[in-house]
Amino acid sequence: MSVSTRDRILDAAERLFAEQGFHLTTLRQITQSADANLASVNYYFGSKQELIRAIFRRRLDALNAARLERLDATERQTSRPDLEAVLEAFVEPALEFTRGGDAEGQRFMQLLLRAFADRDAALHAAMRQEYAHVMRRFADAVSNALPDADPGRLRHQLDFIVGALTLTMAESALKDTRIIAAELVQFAAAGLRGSLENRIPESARRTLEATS
Amino acid sequence: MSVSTRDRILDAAERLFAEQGFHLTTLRQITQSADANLASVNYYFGSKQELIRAIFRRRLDALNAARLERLDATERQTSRPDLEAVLEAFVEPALEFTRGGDAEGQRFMQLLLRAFADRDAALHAAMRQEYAHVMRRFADAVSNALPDADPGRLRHQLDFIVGALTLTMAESALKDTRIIAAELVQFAAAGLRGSLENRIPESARRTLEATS
DNA sequence: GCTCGATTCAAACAACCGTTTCAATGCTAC
DNA sequence: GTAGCATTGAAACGGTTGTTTGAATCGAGC
Repeated sequence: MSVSTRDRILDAAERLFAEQGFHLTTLRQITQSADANLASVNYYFGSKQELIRAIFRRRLDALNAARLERLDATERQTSRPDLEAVLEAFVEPALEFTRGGDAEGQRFMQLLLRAFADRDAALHAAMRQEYAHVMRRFADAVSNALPDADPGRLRHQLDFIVGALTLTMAESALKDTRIIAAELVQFAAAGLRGSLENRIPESARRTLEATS
Repeated sequence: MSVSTRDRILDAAERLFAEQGFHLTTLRQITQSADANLASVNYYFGSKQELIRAIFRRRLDALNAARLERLDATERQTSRPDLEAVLEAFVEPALEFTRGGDAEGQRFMQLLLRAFADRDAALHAAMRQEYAHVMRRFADAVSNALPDADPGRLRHQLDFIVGALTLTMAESALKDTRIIAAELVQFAAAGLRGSLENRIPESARRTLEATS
C-alpha cells in the first residue's frame, strides 16, 4: 500500500471514465474500485468535476511534454528536420501512450475523444489552452520544414491531423496502432505538401462560387 | 400542429442531445421542449436508449443516402471521376447538413462525435454496419480514381478522413465550414496521392524495426 | 351515438446520484 | 501520553432520474 489514496482514486477514475464515460461513472464505483471511502473524492478533489480536470491535467501534461521533448531531440540532431520527422514527434508519443502497460494508453485516447465530444466549456477551454502551447511549437516546426506553407491553412491542417489521430487511435485495435501511426504520418505529410500547390479543385471552387 | 408527437420528440431530443450529451439530457427536458407528456417517450420508443438509436438511424440514413446520390450523379457525368470529385461527394453532404436551417446540422455532427466517443457497443456496431455499405462504395470510387492505390491502406486512410471531417466539423464555427471543407478535400486528396509513392519515411521505418 | 383502440395526462414509484455531516481513527510533534 | 491536525468511516440528505400505472381523452369505423 505505498500508493496514496489520492493516486488510487485518480487511477481508478481514469479507467472507469474511459470505459463508461463521465456521467455514467459514479463516485461509488470509483471509490469502491480504489478501496477508498465514498467521501474521499470530495475530500481530495472537492467535486466530481474537479476530479475529471485533475485526471486530464495529469495525462495531457505528460503527453505534450513527451511531444515537445521529442521535437527538441529531433531539432538537436538536425537544424532543419524534415516534415516526416516533425509529424512523428507529434504522433508517436500518442502511440507510445497506447503501447505502454496494457491498453492503459488507449483508454486515455478514448478519454480524450470524450473530452472532444463533451460540451463542458470550461474543460474545453482548458484543453485548448493546454494544447495551444504545443500547437504553436509544432506549427513553427512544420513551417520551418515547409517554408512556403500558408500559415492560415496550417492551423486547419493541424486540426485535421489531430482529428485523424484521435479518432483512429481511439477506434483501432491495439496491435495495429504502430502501422496506422506510420501510415498517418505519411498521409499527413503528403497532405501538407500537396497543399503547397495551392490548387483549389475546380468542383470545390464551383461550389464555393455558387453559394457566395 | 401538423407534425406528430413522435416527430416532435425526435426533433427536440436530437437538439438537446447534441447540446448537452445523452446522459445529461433528461426525458423531462425532451418532452417539455416537444410539448408532449413525460410518458410519451416510453410510449413511442420504449426507452430512452431506443430513442437515441431512432434518432441516429434517421439522420445517418439521410446523410449516407445524400452521399451515395452525389456519388452517383458524379459518376453519371463522368465515367471516371477524379479523386477530388469523389472526396467532395463524401465531404459536402456533411457540409450541407451543417448549413441547412440554423446550426441544426452542426448539432448532428456533434451528435456523431458523441456516438464515436461512446462505448455503447450496440450503437457502435449499428453505426459501423450502417457505414460499411457507404464506405465500400467510396473505397471503390477512390480505387477507380487512383488505380495503383493499396486497398489495405485505403481503408485506414478513409478512416483518417472520417476522423478529420467529424472532429473539425463538430469543432469549427459555422461560417468557416465551407472553406474548411474545401481545404479538407484538398488535404485528403494530396494525402491519398502521396501514399502512392509508397515511401515509408526513414525515421518511421527506423521506429518500426526497433520494436518488431 | 356508441364502441374500441390509440393517445395523452397527472401522479407516483423505486433507485440512484453527488454531496454533506459528524463521529471515529490514524499519525505526527511536543 | 496527549494535543492537534489529516484522514477515514458510516450514514443520511435533498434532489433527480427513467419508468410504470391507471384513469381521462380523443377519433375513426360501424
